[in-house]
Amino acid sequence: MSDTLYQTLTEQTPKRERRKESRPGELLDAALDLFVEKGFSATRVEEVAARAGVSKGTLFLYFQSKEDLFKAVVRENIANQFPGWNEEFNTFQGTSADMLRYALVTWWERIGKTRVSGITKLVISEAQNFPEIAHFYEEEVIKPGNALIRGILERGVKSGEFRAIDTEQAVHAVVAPMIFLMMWKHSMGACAASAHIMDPEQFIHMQVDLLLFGMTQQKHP
Amino acid sequence: MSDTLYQTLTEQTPKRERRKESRPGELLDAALDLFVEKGFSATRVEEVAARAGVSKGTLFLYFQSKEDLFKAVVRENIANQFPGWNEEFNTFQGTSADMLRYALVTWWERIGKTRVSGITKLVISEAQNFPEIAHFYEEEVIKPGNALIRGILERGVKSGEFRAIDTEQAVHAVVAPMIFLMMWKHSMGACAASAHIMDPEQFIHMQVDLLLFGMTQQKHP
DNA sequence: TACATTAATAACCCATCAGTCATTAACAAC
DNA sequence: GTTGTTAATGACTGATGGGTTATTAATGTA
Repeated sequence: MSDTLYQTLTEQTPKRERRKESRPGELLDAALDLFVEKGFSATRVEEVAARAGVSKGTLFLYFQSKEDLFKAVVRENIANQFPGWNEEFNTFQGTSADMLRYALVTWWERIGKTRVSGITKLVISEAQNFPEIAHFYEEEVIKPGNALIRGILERGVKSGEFRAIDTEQAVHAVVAPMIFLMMWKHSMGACAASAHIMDPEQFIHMQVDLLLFGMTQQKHP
Repeated sequence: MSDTLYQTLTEQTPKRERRKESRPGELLDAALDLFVEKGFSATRVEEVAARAGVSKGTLFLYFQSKEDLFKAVVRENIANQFPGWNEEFNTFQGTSADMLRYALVTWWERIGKTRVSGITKLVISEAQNFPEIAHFYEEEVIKPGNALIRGILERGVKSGEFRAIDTEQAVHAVVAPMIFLMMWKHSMGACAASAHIMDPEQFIHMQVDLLLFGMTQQKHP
């Protein structure tokens, strides 16, 4: 019985599969898992390759470097989404208060509660040691993201719904608790005893209530 | 001319100095610098030793391991301060709104704007990979810190100054922007082009205003 | 079946680093 | 001076990991 015939009878797949089309996607998926779990520096490219079912050499066939692999992960999972999100918010019908709440809730639905939030945490964690990644992330994620939130606030100020706050500064006030929440989920929240204490949805709604009405007012005056 | 006489004439200090008392402090100071600059994992103990003017072997004479060194840095710079801070807030005179603002402003003065804030950033960044450190930090820093803030909020609710918010949750709303600010300072703020955009003092006062009055109210109704 | 193309591999290179230990030298006591 | 104690050293170990390259094997074509 020849080797090839034996293979045909017992297993369909040969030891080496040539699947040029699907390798990049599988590598990106494995990389997202591991980057989120361990961070950029602590993730071993060989482990990414192994999880994708290929050897380390194959990974470097599709991505020039570890950093290049990471950028591809960011583009695939975040940066490419902004056109769709911008479209959605440009056509939003409703009050700006509703719009702000909707933005934070969907931010959590689409990013925060998925593994993708680990990317944000990773970048902020390791920006010091990888300035090139920090710069890339600022251009492709932070700036578009801030612009989206600023749009909501300006809409509310223009309509008279919000008082004449400095929207440039207020963007940070809106974004800060969301980023904190994503960071927490992937750091202390993942190992600390107090993990269960912070419920994300509850936290977000409290943030919106505070942003809109503060602590000293009745909620709907 | 004997060696010792020559030394006495040309340089006061011999090649090896025996200064058992001051080594730990000098090592802790050097370690704080480097941990803040590079993070826990990326900091090389040999570099810490070099900055303190000793060899790597000497460092391990005073600290059992890199992790032990880090814990000593945290205790020296943060954990040991809580008794004094608690005393200060237990005897505070004034409204709870003033007390909250004072707490955040002094938090920034004493921790945020100093290099110590880098420790908080570091722990949150690397908690995943070093669960023992995460647990240690939660017990010795986070729990005492949250308790201090919760005390302020409960004081305000009890006096009727604040509405009957869930103080356990509200603590997170107060703490989140401060932690975000410290993280930002030591990550994107340190390298990104948008570093100058976020002014810490301005950010904190806006946070307090939002916490107290929200965006929909005039500030002092 | 023979051959050309190229996807995939695995051994290899070179550099890094936490922690150890035998050796050395500073200092005090006499 | 001499000697005992111990603070300080630096060479060493053992393990690691990003990236390269010569080699191998899967697949299409004739």
